[in-house]
Amino acid sequence: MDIKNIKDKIVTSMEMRKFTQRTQTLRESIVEMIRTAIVKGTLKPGERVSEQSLAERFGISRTPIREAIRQLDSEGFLTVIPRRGAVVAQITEKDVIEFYALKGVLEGYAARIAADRLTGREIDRMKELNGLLEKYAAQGNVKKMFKAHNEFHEIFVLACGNEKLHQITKNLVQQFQRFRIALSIFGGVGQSVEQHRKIIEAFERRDAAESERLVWENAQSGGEFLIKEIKKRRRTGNEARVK
Amino acid sequence: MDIKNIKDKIVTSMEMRKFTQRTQTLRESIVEMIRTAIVKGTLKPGERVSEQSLAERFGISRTPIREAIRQLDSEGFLTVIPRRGAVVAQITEKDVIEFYALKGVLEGYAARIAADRLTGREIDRMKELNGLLEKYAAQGNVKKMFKAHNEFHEIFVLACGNEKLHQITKNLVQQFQRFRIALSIFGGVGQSVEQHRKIIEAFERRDAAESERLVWENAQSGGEFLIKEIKKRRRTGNEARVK
DNA sequence: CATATGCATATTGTATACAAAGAAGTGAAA
DNA sequence: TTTCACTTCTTTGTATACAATATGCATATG
Repeated sequence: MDIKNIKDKIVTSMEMRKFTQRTQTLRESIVEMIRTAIVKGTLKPGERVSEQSLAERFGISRTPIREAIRQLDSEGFLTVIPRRGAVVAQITEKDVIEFYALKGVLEGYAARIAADRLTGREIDRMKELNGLLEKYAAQGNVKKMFKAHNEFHEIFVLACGNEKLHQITKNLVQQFQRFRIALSIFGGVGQSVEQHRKIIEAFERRDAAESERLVWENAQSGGEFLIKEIKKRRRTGNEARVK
Repeated sequence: MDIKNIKDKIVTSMEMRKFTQRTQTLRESIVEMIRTAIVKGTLKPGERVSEQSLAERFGISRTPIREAIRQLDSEGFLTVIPRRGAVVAQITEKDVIEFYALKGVLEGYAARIAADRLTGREIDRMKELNGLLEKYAAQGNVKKMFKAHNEFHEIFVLACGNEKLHQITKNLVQQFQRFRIALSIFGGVGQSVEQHRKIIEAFERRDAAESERLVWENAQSGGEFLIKEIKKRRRTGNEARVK
């Protein structure tokens, strides 16, 4: 079977300790580890996640594993079918379209509200992050690139003050991170950096309506790019598959 | 202690069977039961939900109870503090404001998209539901009133075709249902019915922008009404408390 | 009187054992 | 060879037992 396969994919015991130190319960540690593995792409869509193999891997009982799996099901990272186990959630083309629509709507609203609230310091940070985004893209550092990208967006989402909105967008972005990573999109970065620049300018003018429009546009083009990329890879038979 | 108290608040074994029939696992049954109890207000915000008392009440072990509690934590109905147990989630005034802002944004977008998609049948159903809403409000039938209200909104949310959006709004509405019920708001219904009528008219004209604006407005006034009501009751010392 | 400390108790966290449902393999009959 | 029933094995669902932690109270101490 593929149990041994899965075993090697999650994390080492060193990493285990690293997680466990920060968190309170085993369940929380396991949640973080599996989620990280999914986001990083170590665990691939459709792949089975069996309780026993994880329990053996981490040297703990199935109980906290089960709870972690249920939580990740709620968060949309795993799909649990009763009495048949869990698999890493598949993402369809429709999911991608819906995701970017939601991202556009929610971040657009956030931008509109944030336009009057953003401090000079925050805007400066956005400029800095946009520069880093460009730099890391040029260097081909995917991880840092996405980190800069996400922090850029998070700044005005946080500034709008709606914590629930922040939480929802954060979860959405996390779920799609693995696809953006899997597809390693560099092509769209140039366009994105330019769009970000315009967004920053709109924020500096305190132009709420234009900020919203630009953020919406940014999400749309991101979605279109990803869809195009998926179709291209599907034709060429690349593994980064979408159901 | 108050264990006996909690015991009597959830559900009878008859109801237990009713749930169990439809679902697959005990966990799913328990989730539905606790969620229903919270939405109905049988379990009140801040109230403790101990594993053992529920296990005894249902005559099952703690294991499926624990999993249910974790799931309801993810959904926002319970707040779990590690090693200290779960309580029914408190909702603050800030939560109410954030909720209605999100509802306005998401449903507004849904309305904009749905304006071109709604069928005559669906619009007719909305008219019917708006009539029922008025009728049930006059009769003082809270349960049916909210059901009609929610189904009205769900129609265009579904019609927009974004399932993820539907799922998010559904969860949000469910979480706030208990407050709307607890406050038993009838005062706002007249205004709501009138707003719904205008929304329907905009849909009939296929006026996407106006549909969005009206739905947004509807959410806003709903939020304002609820906030006003909360403040009023707080002054009068009513139990329907918000943290 | 206020605060701290230690013990008893209750509750949650985890491990293990068993039950039950699905999946997979085997073999006989058409 | 295909198919269907049966058996076996794997995996999940649930129960129970034990460990670890938090809470409350009583008592001691300043």
